[in-house]
Amino acid sequence: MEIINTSKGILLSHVKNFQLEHTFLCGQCFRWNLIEPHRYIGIAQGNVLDICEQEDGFLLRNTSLELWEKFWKSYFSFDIDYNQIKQKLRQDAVLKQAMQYGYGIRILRQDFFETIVSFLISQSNNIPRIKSIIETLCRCFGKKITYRTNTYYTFPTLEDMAGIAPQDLAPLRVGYRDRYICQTVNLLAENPSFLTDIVQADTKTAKEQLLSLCGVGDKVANCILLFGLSRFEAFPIDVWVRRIMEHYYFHDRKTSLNSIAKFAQEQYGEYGGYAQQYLFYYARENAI
DNA sequence: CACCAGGCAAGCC
DNA sequence: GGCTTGCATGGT
Repeated sequence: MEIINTSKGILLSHVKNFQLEHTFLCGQCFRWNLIEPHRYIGIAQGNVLDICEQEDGFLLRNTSLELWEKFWKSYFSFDIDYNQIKQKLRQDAVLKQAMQYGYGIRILRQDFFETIVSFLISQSNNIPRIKSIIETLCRCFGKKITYRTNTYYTFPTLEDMAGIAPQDLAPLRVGYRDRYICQTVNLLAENPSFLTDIVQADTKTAKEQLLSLCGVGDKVANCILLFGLSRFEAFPIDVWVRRIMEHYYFHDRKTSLNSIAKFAQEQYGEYGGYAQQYLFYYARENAI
């Protein structure tokens, strides 16, 4: 990959294993929006980024080389060798097919707190509605940022949300999830070391701690580990992943989540999270 | 009208 | 331990 500072913005050229649709539409993130073909605007860690995929590479507007090095490079996981990951996963015929479809997926390193709240909202919900609820959450509790005369909102921090009650979330229309969000936010606000301890902990301990949060079960805990803590071995099993796994590996027979999880651990090991994302995107886009 | 969506907690046995 | 049920909301 090469980086050039141009008058229009930063240009990343000769980039492999990256495609905006694959990365932004694979269900891991909720704050990237299509503004024109192959061009997205997203908000992360208080920054608005305007990113466009064109013939000569990826054009990044509203950022700087400094901010790229300091934040976006890691956010987009450009320290990870996807060739090696794919080479390993290609040994599995199903993954080979799924990766041909979603070859440009990269797992983003998202904010820990944002991931917790986002995936509390995600449960038993659909992606367009999750995005809409999170947008309202940011309007209600986040901070304003302006880019090109448009107003954007940051995802609220723990401090922004501390002390909220279920009725404060009424505009979001999150239903029964309101108490999950309030209880979790207030517990985190009252226990400042809870999050920092998890960041330091090994994955097994981190998962146990996450499961102690109200509204966090096995699936949401694995999403938080994968997307918010960069524990790339985590394998969240939702209805789509369950369906595609049962279809390709279990002869279309109804299979328990434990059996699927055990199989995934043995089949993909430390690459479970990547496998899961390729499978999820493939299953959803092809309605398997 | 029923059924589904990146599931979970609580209540059974 | 594992299995079932109720749950808010909005879309098809």
